[in-house]
Amino acid sequence: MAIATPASGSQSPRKTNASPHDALVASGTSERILDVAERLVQTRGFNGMSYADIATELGVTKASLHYHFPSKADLGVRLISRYEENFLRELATLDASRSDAKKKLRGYAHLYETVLRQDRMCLCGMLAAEHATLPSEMRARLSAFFDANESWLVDVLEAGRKSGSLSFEGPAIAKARMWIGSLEGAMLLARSYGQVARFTQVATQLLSALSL
Amino acid sequence: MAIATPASGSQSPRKTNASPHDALVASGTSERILDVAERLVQTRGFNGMSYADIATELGVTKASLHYHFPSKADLGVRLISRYEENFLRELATLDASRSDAKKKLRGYAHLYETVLRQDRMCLCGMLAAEHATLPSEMRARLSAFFDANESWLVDVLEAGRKSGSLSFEGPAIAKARMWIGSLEGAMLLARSYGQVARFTQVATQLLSALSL
DNA sequence: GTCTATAGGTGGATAGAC
DNA sequence: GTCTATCCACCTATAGAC
Repeated sequence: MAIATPASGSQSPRKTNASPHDALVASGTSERILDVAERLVQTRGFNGMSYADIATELGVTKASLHYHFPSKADLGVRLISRYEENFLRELATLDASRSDAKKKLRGYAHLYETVLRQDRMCLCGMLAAEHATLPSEMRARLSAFFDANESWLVDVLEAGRKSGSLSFEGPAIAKARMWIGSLEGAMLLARSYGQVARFTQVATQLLSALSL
Repeated sequence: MAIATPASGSQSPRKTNASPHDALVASGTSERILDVAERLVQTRGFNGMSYADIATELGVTKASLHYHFPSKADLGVRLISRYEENFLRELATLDASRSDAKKKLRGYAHLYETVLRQDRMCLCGMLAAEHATLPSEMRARLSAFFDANESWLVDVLEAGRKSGSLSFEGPAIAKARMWIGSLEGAMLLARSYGQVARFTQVATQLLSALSL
């Protein structure tokens, strides 16, 4: 349910992910670093967060962090990749539920809401704001994340319109972009007010705009 | 038309604004500093921009900047205040035009678009992302900006509904928040893709949702 | 009002011991 | 893998000459 939350997804030692210099040993430490870094970026931004912040929270030294993520750009790229993986996994779960389109969209908005309830901004929404200052490798990953969101939404919207469970005019991609932009923006504002309701109000309106 | 653009509003020497330590002499330098700082914050964020950046662009020293704005928080607060003043001035102009509600809303969206076309994010949208790292004086000003936007939109929306030129269900304040959130978010995404069309598509959809 | 000079802190990053 | 120690660039900010 939650997205890349320390308490949720993926921390116990596994051999699935390549981490320290692409060796096949994922120490678990890398994941803990990513967990903390992720939260810090979501709340303070990539520029508003430092190796020192992460190190202090984890009780290790900065040098240790550099062992796992030599440069901050490396860390940033892995943050986005992991976030996208987790997000796409959630979307796949929604697909597997075989709900109707409207329910899937509700679920989609709920993913954002879960992040917001942790007083966090969407990782990629935050990074989009800092876009101009990011290493180019991060920028590329960022677009990939939004492209993936867009294409998932397009599929759901078109299927919903075809089946008659959704009603809207114009190309699905326009609606998809409207959804992403509006949810990200609503999240941004809701968080700066500390009022989740400001987000849910927008999500509700987006949904009801697709009803007959 | 443009919002707080160096080329537009307000730079020639005047006695209206208090600037250096609230003396009654506005050197013009303060405004030039604000012009550069504003653009840098809009493109790189408050944390992504420094006194050194501004100084270099203006060909002065950092010490000179500190004379006009002793601390970065001072600079930030004045940036928001000026931005809000200029923005509200544009809204007043829209009001004075005595257009119908729909035209006013179109004008409202156009204000955002003008900023976006300069490859900038809305100053306050950018700062909203950095909210958690901002000095508290800046946070307060930030809310004031969005509150003012909200109340202007509420007035326009209610007048439009009463006159029959707009059609929507539910409280005007919900629609107002939807507008702000969606425009800010669409701007955020459009800018990170460098595609203004991503913004105008959303603005168009927001408008047509208010038609019969 | 603007400069030089500098203080004091923190940023990311590396070398080398353990 | 994690540590200590350190480098150097950059940050905000101030003192004091001009």
